[in-house]
Amino acid sequence: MRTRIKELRARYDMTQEDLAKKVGVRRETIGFLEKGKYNPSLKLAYKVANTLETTIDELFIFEDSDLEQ
Amino acid sequence: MRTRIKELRARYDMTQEDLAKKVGVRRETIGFLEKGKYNPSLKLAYKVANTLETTIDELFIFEDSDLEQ
DNA sequence: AACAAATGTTAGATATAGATAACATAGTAA
DNA sequence: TTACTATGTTATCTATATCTAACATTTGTT
Repeated sequence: MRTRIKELRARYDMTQEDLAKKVGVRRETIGFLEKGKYNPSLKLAYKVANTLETTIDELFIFEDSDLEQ
Repeated sequence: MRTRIKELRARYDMTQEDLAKKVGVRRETIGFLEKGKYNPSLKLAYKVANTLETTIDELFIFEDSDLEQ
């Protein structure tokens, strides 16, 4: 799974910390998300998408390999 | 947050167990999701949406109150 | 009625998301 | 150079999603 968080965040000229504050999580959490280091909860995914004025399906891109297991 | 899982599952004439097997989780997990008893991971949300041939944003409906905290 | 299938619900265990704090690294500006 | 800001990364901790197993309740069918 990859994400367009970094791309959209840059478009809004926000730092990881700016986004984290708006979303209500830690800066590291945003960093890990951008790196694909974990699989967020749906609620967090929604909050990030909402903050970046997009949808979950636009923000997170799944690939076939994500369906395995 | 509410979900249309039950509605779509009925449309495909699937039991909770049928859906659970396709998605790779337990029947209870689907039951709890339908009841809004917890907040799934993005990956699980995607798998359920994919199995029901819809998108995450169509399947899970957020309300303003979901943004609090 | 009685039986079966689907769903509800609970309790305890395990895996992992996310918090926290700390330190490292890269870039930029004085 | 120093200093600062943004990001990377690690380790430990806590909260919670999900598993597992069991039993209860509902609903349909005979």
